[in-house]
Amino acid sequence: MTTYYNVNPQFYVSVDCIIFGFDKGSLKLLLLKRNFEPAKGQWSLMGGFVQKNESVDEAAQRVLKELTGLENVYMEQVGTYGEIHRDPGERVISVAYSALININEYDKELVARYNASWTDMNAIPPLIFDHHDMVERALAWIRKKASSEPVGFELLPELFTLTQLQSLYEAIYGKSIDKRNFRKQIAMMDYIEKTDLIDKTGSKRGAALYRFNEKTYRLAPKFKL
Amino acid sequence: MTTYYNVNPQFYVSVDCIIFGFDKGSLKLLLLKRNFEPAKGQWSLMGGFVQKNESVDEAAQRVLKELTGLENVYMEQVGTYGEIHRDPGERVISVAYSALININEYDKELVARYNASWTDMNAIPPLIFDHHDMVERALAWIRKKASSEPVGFELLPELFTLTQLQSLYEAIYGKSIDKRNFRKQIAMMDYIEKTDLIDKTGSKRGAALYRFNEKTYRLAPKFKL
DNA sequence: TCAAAAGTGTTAATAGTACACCCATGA
DNA sequence: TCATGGGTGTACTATTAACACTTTTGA
Repeated sequence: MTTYYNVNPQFYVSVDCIIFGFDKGSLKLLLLKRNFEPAKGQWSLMGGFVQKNESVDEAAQRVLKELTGLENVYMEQVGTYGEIHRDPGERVISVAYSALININEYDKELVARYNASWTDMNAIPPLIFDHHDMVERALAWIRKKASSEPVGFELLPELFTLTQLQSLYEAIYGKSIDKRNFRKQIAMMDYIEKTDLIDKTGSKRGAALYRFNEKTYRLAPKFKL
Repeated sequence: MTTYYNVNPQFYVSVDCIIFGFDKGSLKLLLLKRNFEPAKGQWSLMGGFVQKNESVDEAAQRVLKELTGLENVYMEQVGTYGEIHRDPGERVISVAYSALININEYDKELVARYNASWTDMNAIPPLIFDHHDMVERALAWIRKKASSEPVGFELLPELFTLTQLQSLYEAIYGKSIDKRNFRKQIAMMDYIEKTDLIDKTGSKRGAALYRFNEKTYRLAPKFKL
């Protein structure tokens, strides 16, 4: 029987993850040097096919977990890629997601198994298909997003120094920021709380550790950096 | 034979269009009172299924043309909706697109055939499925977009008065704007060119008509309203 | 004792906001 | 002549940007 639906074609739908991390003053992406077919030996984003028992967003979370072991990660759609021949093997429509993770907290065994590694944002190798477009879009996305919403904290440990936070923003925007002006801004955000803990790893003197208080933020969600 | 691809399921993929227009001081959406199944008699966005011979973006342009007769319309993805049961009939993954059109230039016969009509943005009726979420997202999108890029002109005739332009921005932001401050901003944008034509339809005195010069804009693409 | 990162205020420039009256015209 | 929308400038406020030295401490 012909229905409203079945006169139409169906497609494979995949998700691809642009996984951001931050380490030693630079933004990094977790990329796969594919040790599996197709396109074995080439660089790509982590991806996977949407299955029948999951929503597209859930597929993205699952695929991210397959690679990193992490759950409940901050992820957001950055675009859907639907060119007919974007995947030369078969027609696949792919939804790209940005993910922000703390670079110190992921499953290194899984990552090794997939042959994945962290690549500096400023030295991305050639990627398969349209993955480079996805990365470009994700970069534009994170620059906009980080300026207007407090998502940067997803990339840092729960406790962080102001120097780390500033360094993160410098990496995202690709330019240096005045330390005093930056700290003045932060001081006005009462949801960025100073703890009485000191980080001694970054300097001899030690730097105060701060934390982002999400509950306080939600009471008056204003953010601008 | 089992391949990398065919162990995975396939899905219907659709596009849905949030079609913006501007008339008499308010933002409007072109919505369908469906005169076809499924969900006949209910309100929905204009949509359609992606076909094999077109990209997803092309499908959106085609579907928009089916309803309005317009081609090369400014459209942008606002999100992909992939919940399992979002369409109670069958599983359909839908990509939502915002479209900005000049409300004076569309094919009224086609629109009548689909039983579509312009609805004030502030009086959206209940919509099928997750179409209301799509509309919400499109509204958030247009507010952000219009503030940082000169997309508003897509909603106006090629020649427009400053009062019309201001009225458009007031509708988008849902608040009134000071006339002198607004015109001061516009005066600084040299790609908004005053013509020597006068519009006499809006007032007895007549108002100068302006046009947006895209080439000039591209030389120094700065915009903020 | 010195190298290295932490921490701290003031001033100038810029951008944004508030506000009220005259103008030209057709009815 | 008057009602209607078109057009214009200035003063105040808020935000942003520029800028340099002192502190602490482990090596």
